Amino acid sequence: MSGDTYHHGNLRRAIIEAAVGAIAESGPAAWSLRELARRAGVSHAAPAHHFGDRAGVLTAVAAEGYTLFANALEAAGDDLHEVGLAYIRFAVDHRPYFEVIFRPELYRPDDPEVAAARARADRVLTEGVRGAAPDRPNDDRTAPIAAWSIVHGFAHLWLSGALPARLGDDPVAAARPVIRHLFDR
Amino acid sequence: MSGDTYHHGNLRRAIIEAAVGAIAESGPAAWSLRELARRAGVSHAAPAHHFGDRAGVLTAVAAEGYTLFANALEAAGDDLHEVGLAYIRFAVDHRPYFEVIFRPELYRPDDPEVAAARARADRVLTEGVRGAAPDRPNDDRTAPIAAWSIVHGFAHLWLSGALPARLGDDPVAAARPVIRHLFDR
DNA sequence: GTATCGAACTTGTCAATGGCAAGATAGGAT
DNA sequence: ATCCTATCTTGCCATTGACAAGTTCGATAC
Repeated sequence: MSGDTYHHGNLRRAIIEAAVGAIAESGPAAWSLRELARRAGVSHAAPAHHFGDRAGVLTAVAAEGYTLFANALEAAGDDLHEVGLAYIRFAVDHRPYFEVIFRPELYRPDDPEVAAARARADRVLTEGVRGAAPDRPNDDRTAPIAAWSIVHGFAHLWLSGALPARLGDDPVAAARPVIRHLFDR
Repeated sequence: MSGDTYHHGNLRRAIIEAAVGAIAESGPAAWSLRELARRAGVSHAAPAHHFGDRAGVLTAVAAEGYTLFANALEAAGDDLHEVGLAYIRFAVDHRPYFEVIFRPELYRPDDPEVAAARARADRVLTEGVRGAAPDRPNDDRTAPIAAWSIVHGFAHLWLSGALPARLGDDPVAAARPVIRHLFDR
């Protein structure tokens, strides 16, 4: 064991998990550092030691979120539909992470860990989807953007509750016929 | 004149404009009621009289935002491309409003004025785009959702700075070839 | 085994904030 | 001239983010 069992055990991890939980409950803004400290059972200033300030906590959440996101996208394989559905599945299953990573004003986007994980995700989204529009010239680089846009838009609209209720309660199933409009012809 | 020129003149309006300005500068969360009061040159508790609390201010912003949004969409006519481009144009030109209305956890979505304006916008987005997929059955109601998703996704990604810089600095021009993937065949 | 070191955490403090209560002001109705 | 009511102010309190200074305790050296 390295420094795993200190005063608290693993406070850094506990704070991140408390933050993710709080964000899941009421969004990326409706929590306080002191609340995270209370959830972790430590003093009100303990989080500052590990993260500095609020943005520090959110930077850690963004770094972890982008890593999980990149993993999920890479694991989806080469099929564009599958990547798109994985995108939406991640947004729904890991909502707090998804909500944070696309709001860079909340954290420090220049953080090395964040930037690296984001680059991984970007690669899948802007390059990894060759064959997006098989009947179009391969150098049409707007096709990946179109695919990214439609799945991102669906996911974000779904999470915000803007979509009509008739779509049911399974976002991935609901998204399938929607994103099919883009590529299956 | 009704109650237009009271102590302040039109504090309600001034507070809303101050809020929109503050949101434009640093997002829907990075401002305080007291800052709005200072901007309007009134005491720290004046906003509470008109709006109750923070959510009250944001509810007023959402109501005004949804109204402007519905106006913009309705004014775009029947052509689907034009509606889509108007959507993106609104998101960019009225960013603070756009950022608020799709974050219902920030305000009171049940507010009558908000609900009415939102219904107007929803009508254009989920019904008003007949002919979306001319070669598909008219009862395919996922087509409007696809159109909504792609323009919403593009707009949101653009605003969050997630899209590659090579797309240039004119979001409407950049969006044109992207959303063309969906309908022009 | 004990002295030292440094990271992990606590305690104390301050200005700023949201929200509430009570008071002051002034325009409009009678 | 008087009352009435919406508008706005003053005063207050619990909470918060951030910082400074102090304390605990595991690890390392000898």
